[in-house]
Amino acid sequence: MAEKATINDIARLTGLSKGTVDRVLHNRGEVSKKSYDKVMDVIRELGYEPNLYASLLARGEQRTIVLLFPAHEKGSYWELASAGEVKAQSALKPLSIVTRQINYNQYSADSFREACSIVLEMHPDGVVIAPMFQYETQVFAKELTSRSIPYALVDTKLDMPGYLAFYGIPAYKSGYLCAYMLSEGESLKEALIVRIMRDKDRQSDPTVMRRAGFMDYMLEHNPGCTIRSLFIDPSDPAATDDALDAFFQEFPHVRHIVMFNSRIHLIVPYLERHPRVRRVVGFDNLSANLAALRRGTVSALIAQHPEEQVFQAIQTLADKIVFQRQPDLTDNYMHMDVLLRYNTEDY
Amino acid sequence: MAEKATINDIARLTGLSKGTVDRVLHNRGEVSKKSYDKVMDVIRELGYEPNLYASLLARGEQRTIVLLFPAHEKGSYWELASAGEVKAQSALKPLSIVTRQINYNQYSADSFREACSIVLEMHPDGVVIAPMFQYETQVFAKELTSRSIPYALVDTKLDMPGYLAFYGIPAYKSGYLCAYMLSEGESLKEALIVRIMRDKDRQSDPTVMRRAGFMDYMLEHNPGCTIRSLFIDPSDPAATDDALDAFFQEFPHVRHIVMFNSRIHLIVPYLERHPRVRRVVGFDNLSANLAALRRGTVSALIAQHPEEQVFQAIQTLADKIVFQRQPDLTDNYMHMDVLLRYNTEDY
DNA sequence: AACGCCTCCGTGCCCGGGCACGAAAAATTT
DNA sequence: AAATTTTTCGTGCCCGGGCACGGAGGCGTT
Repeated sequence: MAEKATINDIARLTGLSKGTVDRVLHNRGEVSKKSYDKVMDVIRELGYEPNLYASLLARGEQRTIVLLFPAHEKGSYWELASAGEVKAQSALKPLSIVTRQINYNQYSADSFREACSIVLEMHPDGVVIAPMFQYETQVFAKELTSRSIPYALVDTKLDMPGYLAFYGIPAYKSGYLCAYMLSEGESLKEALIVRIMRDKDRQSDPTVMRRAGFMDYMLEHNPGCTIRSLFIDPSDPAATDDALDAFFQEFPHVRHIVMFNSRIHLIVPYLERHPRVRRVVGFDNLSANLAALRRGTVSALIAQHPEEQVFQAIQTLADKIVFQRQPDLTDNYMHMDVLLRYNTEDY
Repeated sequence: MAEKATINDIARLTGLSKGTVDRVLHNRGEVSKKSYDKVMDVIRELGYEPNLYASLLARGEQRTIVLLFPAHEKGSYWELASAGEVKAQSALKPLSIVTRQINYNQYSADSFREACSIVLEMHPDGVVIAPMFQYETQVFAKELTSRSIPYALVDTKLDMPGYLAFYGIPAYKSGYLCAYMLSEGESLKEALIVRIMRDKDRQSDPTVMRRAGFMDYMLEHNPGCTIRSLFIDPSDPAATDDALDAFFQEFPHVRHIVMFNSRIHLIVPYLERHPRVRRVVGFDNLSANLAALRRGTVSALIAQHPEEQVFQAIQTLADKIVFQRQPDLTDNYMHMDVLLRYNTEDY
């Protein structure tokens, strides 16, 4: 009973033909206002939903969603994120949707611009952007909008009107939480923030917001704490070691370290050779980070499930592309997980 | 290019008609051996795969997945789990799959058996079981298998051959983690486990495994710690208060409390009236638990995302039912999240 | 009045496969 | 050899929607 309504039912009930109903359904124009309204009324009344199979069968073509990500090596944050693409691929195969990834150099706006034009040439049906450059991304987004290609943002939410959805964690709060984990149960006198040299150049960076959240927590709960910074070069382990050595020579009493990017693992070798700190808190479940967590060198990690973010973003786009479904929320702040020594294994 | 072969291509190449090809494809008989072989040869040669959309469209029926869950009230653990059903429902609507939930009394094997027969009468295409009774579930599972109805398990993994997939967290490890969070950074002399009276009767219970993991951690890291138990009645808040009162009269130095079920919130009112403990650790993100966490009464919660478990289980079944797709993994241990005061908001 | 041009709409075929029905071919029976 | 049964097969319509094409009707122009 209660058979699902079809396009023919609507045609019959409105006294129009299915061609017209179809035009209404796809906003393809060439329909008078009167007919349009009549069709819409009946659609609402019947709660009509198109039959996915019939639709897919009739259309038959393949849709493409392109991911615009920073280039990444093995074991990096963006590789984690790419796991979400794989997961989405298998879920979307039955919908004849394929995904492709285009990469850019996260330290070069030029390379980003170049990647953007490659994406456009592919005539994608949807784009997932992990943005790094505010201005360039805005330009690109405008271009996508003008071609009415929907796009979603992951990781960093730039000021950008017109995106279909954003998936990421609340950066400020994650910094706040980070400070709580670093200091909970003790009263800190000193703490160290380790930063990546090149990151200073970037125009946009969630680590900035994290730092702000961190600072605010400390101000509220450990106002007497002195917070120092140290810059390291990710491509030069020896120099990193030296820098840390020099730092601890000067400030031997520091026992608490944080990093707001995903690369806490860079300082792990040093810490394991010179065990002196009490708590080390970092971000993201890179395998190198997890290993350090299991060994106890790192006390806690805040994980943001990049693969989930990407998966969801792709799903949302697919929903939009295939079913013209608008997502309920545009800004989806996902949960931050706290990883401790004994809950890392199932990652 | 490399268009996918259709049933018509095969018909053409074999010189037979698509009716015959169809009979071969479905082993529906009424085909001579010669024709059968010819068709099979061409199928293999072309690597023919039927178009699922066309097939589903032509067949057109609705599939049903039934969830067999304990009955639950507002704000309970199984209500959280049911959120996964809602999520799955909207995702599966386009695949013409509906879900229905059948509930049983989690303290009565009889009611479980009854619920099982109701499920069977519904002629489901797949079943998700949240099992409580080892033996009865095995009987039911055997029945499902004999009718070749696939089923998935969530929450508790019983010893049960033939299930399509299991989704849950590793219970033993979660207890281990729980102990770590309760004691990390201090050396405990005493701790209290609060338990639910009726739970003693149940034949199977992840809380048993959790307790084991907890005990082992304590044995390894706090061997001198005395661990006491207290049973409370969930339906009688006044008695709970009294029990706690009596307990602390007798053991005034206990400062650490755990509960291995989802109902840590039951002791929160008492704790807030008599603030005396240092750390309180519980399970699951029930809203009452989260509220207590935010107020600081509860120190940490281990959350297992029941809604995700259920969602995934349903998805896996749907994949099997619609696309005959076998899942990669049968045992899916999901991540346990640690919830602290400052990462609860996005739940 | 004849013509052209829009706007709006209906018709009909297609997508790939499922399946009922009936006909042709082969095998048996008389 | 004719009649009957059984086996094997082809035809044609259906599922629900997408979409190209062309036609009807309204409007304005010459």
